[in-house]
Amino acid sequence: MSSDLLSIPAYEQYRIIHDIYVLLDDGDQRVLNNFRLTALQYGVLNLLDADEGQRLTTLSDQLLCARSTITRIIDQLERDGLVRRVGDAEDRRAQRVVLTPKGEAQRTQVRTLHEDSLERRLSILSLDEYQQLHWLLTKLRDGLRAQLDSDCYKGGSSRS
Amino acid sequence: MSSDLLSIPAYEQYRIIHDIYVLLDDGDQRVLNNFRLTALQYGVLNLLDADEGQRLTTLSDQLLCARSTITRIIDQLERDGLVRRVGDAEDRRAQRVVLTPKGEAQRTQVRTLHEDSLERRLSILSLDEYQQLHWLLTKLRDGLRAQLDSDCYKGGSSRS
DNA sequence: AAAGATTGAAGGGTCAATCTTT
DNA sequence: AAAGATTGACCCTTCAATCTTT
Repeated sequence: MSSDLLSIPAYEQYRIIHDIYVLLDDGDQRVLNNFRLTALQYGVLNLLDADEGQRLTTLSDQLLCARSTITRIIDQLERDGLVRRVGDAEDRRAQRVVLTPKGEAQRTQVRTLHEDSLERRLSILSLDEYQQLHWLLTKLRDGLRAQLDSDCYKGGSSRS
Repeated sequence: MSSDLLSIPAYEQYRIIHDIYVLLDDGDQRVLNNFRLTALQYGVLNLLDADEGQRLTTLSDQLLCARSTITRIIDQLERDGLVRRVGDAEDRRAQRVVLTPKGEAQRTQVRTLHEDSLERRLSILSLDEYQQLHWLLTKLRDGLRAQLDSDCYKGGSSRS
């Protein structure tokens, strides 16, 4: 598929995905600003649970950010009473993070507004197109994830 | 398309797009790190030209970032000898930014590596799927852009 | 030695205020 | 008054170094 005359340049494809992300992100920020939440803080809240705790390492892996970033985000969320650190009984190095009742309520409220906003924004596409897009994107995502550790880039990784 | 049983929740759709962006962005950073460039700096270089200058305002509009951010990015790029500020003859408030020969060479080199990297990463999809995706994403992007000024969000805009 | 987590220093980006020109 | 651009203060994120536990 690379050098076909009919093919779209990879750069243009990338540019579109990038534009969409920037546009969606801009809309997200408008929603999240009302709760004084950053995208990452919201991302953390969404991965958490009231019952089973998540390790900080797991969170940073899923959100592709540095370990120290998660530490500081949990610091803030804990200060705001939204989450709680619980020492892991089996491994005393690890901390498990759980949602407090307040955190759970907050997340539900934010998620509702966020989903409403998305529903409106994504209604650009028809149901058919929407489902097609979903299928294509899922395949792309899974493929990209599989590439993650294949080191197919120039130079080394930037993650700790 | 909203409350169909067959429909995919908007949040899940968003989550996938978000994941893809994070994955692509992570790959980009690995490429750009070799040149000590951030995504925004690269974005600016890509919008510039050796002949016709761009206003800083135009750049910040296209990249959806704050005016002051562009000012500082141009400061850095100018310090590195990649771009040059040229006072606008017709409007003495404005500055026009152009690529220096060094900047043009640098951009060509980065863009080549970036495109190669993208080519490899996006080869997950077949040509057919790739073209379909392109069509869907273009429609989505154009729609999102059209929404930009419709203020269909709770609360005010975050952009200056 | 390796993994989970945390801290200090530094860079990137934004907001609000300011200056100049229109 | 409004638009283009810049500066200072502040927040978010990352890197490198460190501590504890495995």
